[in-house]
Amino acid sequence: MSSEARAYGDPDTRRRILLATWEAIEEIGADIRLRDVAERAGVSRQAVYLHFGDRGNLLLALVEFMPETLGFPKLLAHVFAATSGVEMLRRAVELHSTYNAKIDSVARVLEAAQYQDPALGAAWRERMTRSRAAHRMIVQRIADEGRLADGWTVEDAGDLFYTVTMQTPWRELTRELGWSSDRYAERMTKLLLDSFVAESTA
Amino acid sequence: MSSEARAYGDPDTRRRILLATWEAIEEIGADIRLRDVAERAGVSRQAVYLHFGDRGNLLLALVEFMPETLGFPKLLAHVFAATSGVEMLRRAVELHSTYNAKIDSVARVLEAAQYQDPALGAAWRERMTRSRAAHRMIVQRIADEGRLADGWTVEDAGDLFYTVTMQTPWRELTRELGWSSDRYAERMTKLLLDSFVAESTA
DNA sequence: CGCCTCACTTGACATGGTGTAAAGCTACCA
DNA sequence: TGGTAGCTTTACACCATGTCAAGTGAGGCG
Repeated sequence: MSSEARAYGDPDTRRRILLATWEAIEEIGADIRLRDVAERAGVSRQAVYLHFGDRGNLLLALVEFMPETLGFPKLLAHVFAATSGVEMLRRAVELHSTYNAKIDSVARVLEAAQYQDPALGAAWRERMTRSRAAHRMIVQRIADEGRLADGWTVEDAGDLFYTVTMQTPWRELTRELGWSSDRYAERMTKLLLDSFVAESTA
Repeated sequence: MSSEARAYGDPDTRRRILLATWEAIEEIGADIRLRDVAERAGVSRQAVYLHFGDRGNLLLALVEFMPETLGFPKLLAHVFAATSGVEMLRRAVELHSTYNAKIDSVARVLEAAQYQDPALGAAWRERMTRSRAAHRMIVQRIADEGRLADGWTVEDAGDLFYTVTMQTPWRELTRELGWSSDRYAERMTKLLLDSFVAESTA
């Protein structure tokens, strides 16, 4: 489902187009024209179509490209390298507080486009599914350590953890209400730990 | 900012167009054509333009129309009629769990369009600002009753309450992860009360 | 050296939704 | 009888998407 039949062209050009798309979205927003992308990449509009087929596929490629470029796997590994479930949760929220900021412009576009382009929607959903699983693993770890508070199942707490740390609440708090990254991380962590962890050390 | 210079046409036709728009969005999604709306309303495509000017204004009108139609003021009044802050919070989350379901399709479209149409964005923001204020008032009430847990300010807890109960987390939990309304209300309430309320009676 | 192919560019064009313009039609009202 | 409000019908300009076909230019190969 990820790297399907490396289709066409110079990988370097492909990369330049993806970077240009990213840039264009950051500057212009959701209504970028492929002309804008092409101009920024220094290629013709048709080159974009030769590489990606259509707009949907371009955004689709961006879904893979961004985490790679931002070194997401390493950042995630740091979360899972923590020595306790509680510390994993702390690190996960911290990761959200910085990573969400980097992908926000693009995430906006993708969130909007997912319902119009089925392939894009599927890719976005897959990303969400992985994220959900990661959050649940952290809660599982807390439970394994005997620290999950009475009244919570791993599934319920995991799903809540996953959803309240989604892009939209983060965006509202930091972009619209002016919360800093640190404030977001600290307050959100407190909310979750207060409820999830028995005899909280928050 | 709300009812500006009742411009044109039969209010009943206007209403039919709005209902048709709503319907069309529920069935088709974000990429409704104004032709679809007109057909459903039983009017010509131009009638839509005569009444609303353009697509953005049509959606703008829908932002006002939906809460009116759904009797939102009354529902909100019930929340504020509660005898304690904690009970207000409970009722507010319950309200989210049912009301969000009714407006979800349209909310999706509006969320996406707010960044493209400035007027629409402003209207949406205003709606969010009022929502934030209402959530804060509830936390204020809890604080006034001396029940706000140490470590929380009214502002921080209010903003978190407001953001974690937004449409997107609700949508993910109920639409994608299959949570029922009751489960949403109960679990979300627990999360918030566990953290916000001293000597929780959750 | 000539040839071929890959990775593009250039220019033209069909498609489809948005928004505007203009003329006509009809019911109601004075 | 005339006028006006509230539409309909038809036509059209605009613009982004996506497709098509022909051309160009650099590298590799025999």
